[in-house]
Amino acid sequence: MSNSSPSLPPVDVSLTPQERFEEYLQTRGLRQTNQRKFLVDEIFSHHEHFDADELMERLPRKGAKNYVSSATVYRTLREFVDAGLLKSFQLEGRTVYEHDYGYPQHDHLYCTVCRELFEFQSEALTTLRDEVAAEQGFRISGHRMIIHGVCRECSKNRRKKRKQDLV
Amino acid sequence: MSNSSPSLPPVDVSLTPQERFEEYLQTRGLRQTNQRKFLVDEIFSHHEHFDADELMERLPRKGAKNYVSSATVYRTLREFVDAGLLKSFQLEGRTVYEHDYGYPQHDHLYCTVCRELFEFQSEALTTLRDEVAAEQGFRISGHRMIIHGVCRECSKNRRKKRKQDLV
DNA sequence: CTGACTGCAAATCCTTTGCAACTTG
DNA sequence: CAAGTTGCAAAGGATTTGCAGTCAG
Repeated sequence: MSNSSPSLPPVDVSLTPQERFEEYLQTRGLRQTNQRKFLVDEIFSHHEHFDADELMERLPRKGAKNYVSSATVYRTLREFVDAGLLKSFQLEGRTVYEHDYGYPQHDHLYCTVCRELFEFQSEALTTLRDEVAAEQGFRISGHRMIIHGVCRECSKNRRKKRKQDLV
Repeated sequence: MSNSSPSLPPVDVSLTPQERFEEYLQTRGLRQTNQRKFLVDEIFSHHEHFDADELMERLPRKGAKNYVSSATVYRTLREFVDAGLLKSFQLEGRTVYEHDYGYPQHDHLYCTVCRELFEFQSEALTTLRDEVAAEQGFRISGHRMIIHGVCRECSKNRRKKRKQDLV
């Protein structure tokens, strides 16, 4: 269900996410705290896409060591996006986050049955995007492409279910 | 600011949106009400992209003739999407709606300065999408592509502002 | 008539914010 | 120490829902 290893090959970066974030904090006169350190570690030890809620579910509960309040989780996720560590986008009302730092540009396929996000890379898509933008005099800052549908696995399962229903 | 005429040529359809929705209601044993009639008319008399709030702002106020409560507006927008009259997608946290029935498939450029949505059509994008999906064994139901950036107009204005700032 | 629909208000969901206490540099 | 941070609880915004009265078929 979850794919904790990256689908795409990593991009070479000179700093670890931790170091990179530290740099970001220092250049802005912000502080390195236990909560922030813990969250960088936690987030970069998994690779799945996640939303704030899913993240908090795997964090220590209130009272336990390393507990981080939800306000801080939300605040910190925004900092990670500012710092270029994470990217975020909206999907079905929730904000989904994914690794950006050290991870290549890509787009998504979204299975509306199992609700899993799959990644793909397409240089042709980027080229096409640039052409369209040029035509319209647009200065591009980025794009978001999501293909909706049903993944291979879910197509199989559905077929199975149908057969069973007939018995 | 608003473009009340379509950017793209309409697609031929045999029924008006009103008729099409009536058909939808009948096949499901649902009812034709004044609120629903009024909303179809209102929505298909303009062409801009809109969210629930923007729509309600141009509807009659409470107490006036043809007032529709916000609960009904939300309920009806969902029906329009079900009925294939409208499409919806998420942009910066809000749900944006646009005409679907009688309007060709297209994608968007979003200007992050003036927050306007521009449309474009690209057959190459659809082809590319189908190829990617085929590779991954995906059964496509649709896609959403948005290019973010700054539109021609806003680029101009910004340049002007910069010059003024220097005076 | 009967079930669908509407408006109202309350409830939800997700996220942000004000504030007092607590850290970090 | 001063300023940035945190947790808490309360506030927000957008959307949904329960319910009793209303209306269409």
